[in-house]
Amino acid sequence: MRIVTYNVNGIKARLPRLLEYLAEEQPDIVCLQELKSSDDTFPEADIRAAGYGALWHGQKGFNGVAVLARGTDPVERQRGLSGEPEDEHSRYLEAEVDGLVVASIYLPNGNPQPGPKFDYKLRWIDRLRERAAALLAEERAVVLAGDYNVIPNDDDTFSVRAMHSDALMQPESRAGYRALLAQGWTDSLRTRFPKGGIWTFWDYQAGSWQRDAGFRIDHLLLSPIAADRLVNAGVDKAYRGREKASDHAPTWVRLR
DNA sequence: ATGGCTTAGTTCCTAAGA
Repeated sequence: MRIVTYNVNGIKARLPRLLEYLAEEQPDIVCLQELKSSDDTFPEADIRAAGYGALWHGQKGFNGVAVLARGTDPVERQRGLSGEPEDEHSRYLEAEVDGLVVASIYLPNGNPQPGPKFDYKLRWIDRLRERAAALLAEERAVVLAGDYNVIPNDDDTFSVRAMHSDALMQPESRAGYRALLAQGWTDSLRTRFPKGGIWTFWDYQAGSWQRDAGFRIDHLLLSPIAADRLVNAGVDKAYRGREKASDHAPTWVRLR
């Protein structure tokens, strides 16, 4: 089965691309981020017509995550992370599909840093790590899929120099991500491409796509039981080059 | 040192993204 994470950068603007992707690739599970849509404007009918059941956690204007499942309805397990009751950002949605636990994650960007947005990002990573530990304790097949807004290593970006002051690759951001992995999660793209040089995002600005100036921030983390089933992982890069594309490309893992 | 693009909402500008 193939599980995809795809930051669509606006589900309304991206609906034609998304439906195209579902029809052409027929992924089994798709975790979406940056819906930029409130709950009542999520295009449920179009997605159902494409053959997918859906759960979504929307928010007007920005954020918003969803889980799609081909031929079945994902069963909700949790929306949002505990630990900060006043936090109203829609950034976490966890579901069960065919015995697999999947979470769609949209980790805060954190720019500019230093500042309150960066502090929020670091606190959010800590809260995610708490939830991730509880999931590992269940000893099940789990996939944490999403836009982590963390460039894990220097070889995960086209330019360390261009990005050095960005929240995406600050030592604190990387330490939070590393601590998550250290719980026992497998970074599936890193396993498949240990030398780096694989991008999942290309900025709209400064001809980044044309120059292949990207970085890797969309990740699929596997619990040990899921990692035992890992067959392959990759990026559907061609979708970044289509008309009216998202600035992220669909990123996927195939499990037995 | 800055802006570049794109999307959405409070639209003919501003905020947010990364």
